Amino acid sequence: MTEDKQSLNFIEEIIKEDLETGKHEKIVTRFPPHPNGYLHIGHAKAICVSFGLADKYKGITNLRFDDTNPVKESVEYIESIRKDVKWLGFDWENEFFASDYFDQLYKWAIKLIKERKAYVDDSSAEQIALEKGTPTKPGIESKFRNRSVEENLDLFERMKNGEFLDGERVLRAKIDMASPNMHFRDPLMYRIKNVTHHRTGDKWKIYPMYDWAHGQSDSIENVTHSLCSLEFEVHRPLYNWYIEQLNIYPSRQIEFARLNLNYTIMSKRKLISLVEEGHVSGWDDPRMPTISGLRRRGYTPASIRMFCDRVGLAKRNNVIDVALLEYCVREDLNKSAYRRMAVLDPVKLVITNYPERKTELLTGENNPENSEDGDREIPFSREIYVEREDFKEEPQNKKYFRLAPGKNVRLKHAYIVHCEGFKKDEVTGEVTEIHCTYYPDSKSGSDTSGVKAKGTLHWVDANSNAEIEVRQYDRLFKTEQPDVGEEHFTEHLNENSLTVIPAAKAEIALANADDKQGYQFLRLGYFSLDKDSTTDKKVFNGTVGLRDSWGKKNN
RNA sequence: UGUCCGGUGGUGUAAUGGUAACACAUGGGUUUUUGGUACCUUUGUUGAGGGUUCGAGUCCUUCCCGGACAACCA
Repeated sequence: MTEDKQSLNFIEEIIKEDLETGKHEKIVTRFPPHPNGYLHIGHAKAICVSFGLADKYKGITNLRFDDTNPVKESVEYIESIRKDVKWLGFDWENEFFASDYFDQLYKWAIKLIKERKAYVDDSSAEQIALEKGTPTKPGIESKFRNRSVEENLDLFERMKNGEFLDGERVLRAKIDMASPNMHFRDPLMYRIKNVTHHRTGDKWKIYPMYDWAHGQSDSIENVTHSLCSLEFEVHRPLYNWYIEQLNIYPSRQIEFARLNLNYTIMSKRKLISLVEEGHVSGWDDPRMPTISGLRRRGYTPASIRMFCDRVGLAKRNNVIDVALLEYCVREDLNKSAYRRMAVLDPVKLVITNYPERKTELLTGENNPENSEDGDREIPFSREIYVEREDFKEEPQNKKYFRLAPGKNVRLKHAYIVHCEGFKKDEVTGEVTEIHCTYYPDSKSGSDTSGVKAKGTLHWVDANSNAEIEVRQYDRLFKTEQPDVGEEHFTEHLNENSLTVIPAAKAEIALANADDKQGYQFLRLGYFSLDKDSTTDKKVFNGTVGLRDSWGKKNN
């Protein structure tokens, strides 16, 4: 009974049909990053789409670096891209570079020149822009448009050989200056850049433009479905035009809506400026929407893949609620994170009827969702720390279950305590110590006391613990769409996006925390070990808080 | 006053001429030694008009709204 036909998205429909009709035996997709920045969550969607579809339909995916503009590219970016794609859990069939095809592209350009479909233009960038017209006004033809084939060939070769300065000449396709599609108004194919390329060195002084390189690269690789974002929709006729003129393998470009997330930005240019202007500590700042930032924040590959799967695939512009991303990481981490206790804002609690010099080792499971993860030991003694927030002198709310004079609470994995009183600093009004008695027969797992406690608190032993630094993050921007509107996007930055807690108390087991393991600090949220940790002091990044159905209603 | 692409709850995505559904978010509840998890549950949706049809979110048409396109970027 596999009657449940799961609905396919529009690209899956196309692929399915192409496979069924025999148009393709096997699909080939590609992920073509421009190595001029770090990958972000928007790229993650593109990666999941191209790699994911190839996986689903038993095809292959190439990783192709679109390195046609050496001015903006760097090896650092190439390496980060490889790392991020792998980390997300994908593997490419081939690794290519657009620069692998520079020779072929050059030959094809000569072919077009000979067929009078391309020409060298000596006009300045300004002149060309001027003659291009506007979307509503046709352009006019360049005075260099009708040079002889011989002159074009000669000039083009000399362009290649470096006889001219940057910007002095370009090669253009000869199409239609009056076309309603701006990209048909004699698009540039090559421009001169006297710079060293990270892979081809000084071999080339001319570099192909995106439109002239991309479709041909797809075609050379026999890419069947070239999936890209909506903004390239207007490029598709040109993509097809080049392929038709060259009479080469007809790759098909299909566009889908890119991912947008609220409370953040996705523009590479703007992300670069956040890094360069020091608004964040780097590309991998845990507040960044970059893959490396999310990784450092404690997001798992599975959670990001789940997210990309759930946002869907369509052609309409969208803004995804970041709450969905947070949901996905909680969903994943809940199953795998080790539970630990840490107190971020400690206040001392003294159990007055507990023996002074005694320490017990209690047992707590690493993960209640998976008993195979085993247990860890937790020291417990007369003095412990609890969260300042978990004590109230005079609770107002009838449903308050935590510590207050006269109330019982369960200490997780330990005993039920009864609050007898507290000390406070008369000057500041700050509670300095909470006094409790415990019920000796209420020990976790063997409770025979019959005492009831509605609330359960996390705590840390005062004698034996690890001091840790905790970095808590909030959204980087205060507004849902920081790059929409009049103001500069940096004006929407949330100045409270980072809170450092230099000396939190953690249970001793966290002294041996592992950066490959996610942690849940009980009742607080998920945390992961940061690379800034030293052997003396561990640093933890707050990945995401626990869902909190109490805090929201009660401020 | 151009061309192209879109418009379904708050946010996304489905419904492929036949009862508008799913997830997140939101509100309520059950269970609980995490106010977590799990489970149950509430609210709320086809941009507007006209047409075709027994029947329209879906097809046709007019309009409205949103986005993309005028880098020697990709």
